[in-house]
Amino acid sequence: MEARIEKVKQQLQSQGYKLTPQREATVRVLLENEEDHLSAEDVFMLVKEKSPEIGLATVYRTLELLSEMHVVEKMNFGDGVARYDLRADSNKHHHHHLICVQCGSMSEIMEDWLLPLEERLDREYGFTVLDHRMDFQGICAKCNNVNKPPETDSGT
Amino acid sequence: MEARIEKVKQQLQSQGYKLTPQREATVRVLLENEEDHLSAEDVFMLVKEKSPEIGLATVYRTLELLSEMHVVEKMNFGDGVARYDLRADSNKHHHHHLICVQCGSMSEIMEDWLLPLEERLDREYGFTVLDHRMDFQGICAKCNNVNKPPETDSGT
DNA sequence: TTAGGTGCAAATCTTTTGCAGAAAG
DNA sequence: CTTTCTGCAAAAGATTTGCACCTAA
Repeated sequence: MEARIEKVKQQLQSQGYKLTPQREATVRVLLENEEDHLSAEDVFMLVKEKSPEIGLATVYRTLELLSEMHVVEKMNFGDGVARYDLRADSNKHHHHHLICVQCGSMSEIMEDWLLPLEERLDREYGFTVLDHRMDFQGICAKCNNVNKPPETDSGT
Repeated sequence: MEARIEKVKQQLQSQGYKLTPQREATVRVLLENEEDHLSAEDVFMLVKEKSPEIGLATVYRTLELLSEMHVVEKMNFGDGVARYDLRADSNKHHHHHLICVQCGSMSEIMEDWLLPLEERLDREYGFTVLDHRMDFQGICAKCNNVNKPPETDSGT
C-alpha cells in the first residue's frame, strides 16, 4: 500500500506535480476500492469521509491528472458517468469486463487474451497498440442457470 | 436504401411504433453516414438540413428508440458524447475501432476476431455473449511513419 | 517569488423531461 | 376519442472553469 503510494508520488514528481494531501487521500480511496469502478462522485464521497474539506472539483482534477499519467484508467460503461480504475502495476493492460444484461452484474477477467490480436494489428495494419478496451455484454452464469432450471422433466 | 427503411418501419410497427417523417429523416441520415459515428448533435444538424423544423429532443428520443430496437448501437468513446452506429444487418456484432492517440483518427476493422474468445467465455465462465465492444488505442500506420522517417542517415 | 494546488461557485455541456398541441388510427 | 409523437423550454446531471487564496520549493 505505502509502496504504491510512494510510486505514484514519484510518478507525479517526475512530471513536476506534487502529491498533495488531497491527492494522496484520493489515491488511497482508489487503492482501498480497487475492486470497484468508482465514479468521480463515489470517490468524492469516500474521500470526504476522511478529508471533509476536499472539494469535488479537486477530485475531478486529480482523477484527470492520474488518468493522464496512466495511474488510473478512465472508463465509460454508458451510464452517463465516467468511472475510474486503478491500473495494476503488473498489468499494463486494462482488464476485460463481463456485463450481464439481465442482472446488471459485472465481473472481470484479468487474462490478457489480446496479445495475439495486437501483434496481428501491428503486422497487418501497421497499428501499434498502446492500450485496449474489451467488454462483453451477455448473460452471466447465474442468470443462465435461473433461465434454464434443471431438466427434471415433470411433464406428461 | 429504401429496403432498409422499409425494414425499420416494420420493426417499429411490430412494436406499435410509427415511422414518422422525423424518424424516417433520422434513419436516412444514419444510413447516409453509415461510415461515421455520429453524435446526437451531429445527427440533429444533418437532419435539420432537410427537415429544419425537427427538434433536438426528438432526435434524442428517436435514437433512444432505435437503440432499444437494436437498429442502432449506442456507443461511448469517452469523449463525453454518445455516438450512434447503424447496425449492419449481417453483422450481429459491433465492429472494432483503432483509435490513434496521436492524430485522433479512427478506423475500423470488420473482421470478427472474437468468436474463439466468446466460445471460451461460454465454456469457462458460463457467460453467454450477446455483444461485445473492443477498441484499441495506439499509433496508426500513418503516424508511425511520420515518427520514424526513412533511415537515410544524414549523420554526424 | 513563483508555479502548482485548492475550494467554491458559476458556467458549460449533454441529455432528459413536462407540457400543450398535432397527427394518426 | 385515444394513443403516439412532436417542439419548445426548462430541468437535471456530470464535468469544467474562473478566481482569489494558499502552500511548498
